[in-house]
Amino acid sequence: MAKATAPKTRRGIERRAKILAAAETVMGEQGFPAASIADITREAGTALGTFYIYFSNKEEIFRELVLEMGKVTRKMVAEAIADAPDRLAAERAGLAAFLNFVAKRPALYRIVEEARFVDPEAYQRYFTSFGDAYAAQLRAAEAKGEISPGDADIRAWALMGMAKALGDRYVIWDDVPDIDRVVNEAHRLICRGLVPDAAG
Amino acid sequence: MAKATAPKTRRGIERRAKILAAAETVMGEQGFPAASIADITREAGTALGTFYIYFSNKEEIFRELVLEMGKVTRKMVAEAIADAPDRLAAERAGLAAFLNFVAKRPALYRIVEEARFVDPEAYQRYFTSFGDAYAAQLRAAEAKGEISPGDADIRAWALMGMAKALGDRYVIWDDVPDIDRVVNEAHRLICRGLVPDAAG
DNA sequence: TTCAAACATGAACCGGTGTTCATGTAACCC
DNA sequence: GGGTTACATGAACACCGGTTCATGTTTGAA
Repeated sequence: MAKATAPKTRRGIERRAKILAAAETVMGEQGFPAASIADITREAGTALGTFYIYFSNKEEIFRELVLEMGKVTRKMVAEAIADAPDRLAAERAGLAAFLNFVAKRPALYRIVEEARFVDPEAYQRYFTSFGDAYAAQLRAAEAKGEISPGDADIRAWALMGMAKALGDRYVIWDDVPDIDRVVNEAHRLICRGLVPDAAG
Repeated sequence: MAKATAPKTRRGIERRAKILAAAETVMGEQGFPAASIADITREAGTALGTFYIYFSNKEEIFRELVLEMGKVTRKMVAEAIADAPDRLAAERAGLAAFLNFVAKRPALYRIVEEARFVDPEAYQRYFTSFGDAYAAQLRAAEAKGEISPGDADIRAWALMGMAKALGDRYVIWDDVPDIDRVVNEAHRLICRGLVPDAAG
């Protein structure tokens, strides 16, 4: 396994980026096992051997994709909730942003989920870092009295799980997803839970 | 691809069952791509070729595992919530049962999740049938006034997602999971959501 | 006991793919 | 413009695993 070194010329930087983008496309469509290096380099318009100039093996490029997507997703959600007036509004905005992200880049979403099997550590890191940030926000909101007290970590994971499942069912599997409706209904559940109103 | 026919003798029935059980073990541990037919037949104590007497190919046995587990899981949850006095109690019992099931049979849980990539249709059927049953229960509870009104399907999927995420984080990834604590906290979220108490 | 159908075996077949390498070409610095 | 480093190429290598098949053994009904 040769050590892939970082590119040092403009051409090298471009080639590496092209191969990474091709891997995102091919692995996102076909999945990790079915995506061959030959497929990836063909999509990138380079020779097979070029791959090994920039990446030491197939799993390394996959891990880099997962890492990159972690950054993209966190940044996207952070921006989406940046000017929410309070935590409950942030929950709505974050969920909406996530579902729209899944709709726009299903390949990325697939790659992250596949990491559970291809590179469990990367998968765990991805969600742990997301969950930690989420829980910190919940703690801050609790301190401000914007939400009720409770275990922030458990809540964070529960809410992430909700978002993932809704993304599967109502974005990935639906032909014409009505994201707003899903967000509205889910947000009511997040805010008030299942108990009937005292008035009812 | 030869057509694998159903076994007709006692020996045949036993062999087939042994191979299926071996597949559950090996695929649950190593995952679908890494689990070779040779691994499976070795674990089953049979010759390689015997596999193809009972299953036409590797994906077929995987699909059968997913199907079988769908039945097991649904039955298990149904029994767990059978004598819950109302829907909110059923939510607690069902979540606890699911998390304990994940703790007891992590290999089965892994196989179901891997079906997302190996056999997407089987995966979708698994969760759709689960989700349909869940939603029906929520509708019945809503009619009885046990829970607030809302879209039962969306709620069902949101709640399934919560359970899955909590299973990942607090059962699969934790060394010494404290399932009761997770159930308690999650149940409060399910019941009351995040909004602060009116009294607070 | 007999015999046809069912089952068991594992070596061989077959296609595929991750990785390497010897040979060549382009980029950049002095 | 010469030379060193960086990069590009694709055929060849090495290995692996799903599937088949010809040959044998067991089963169970008559």
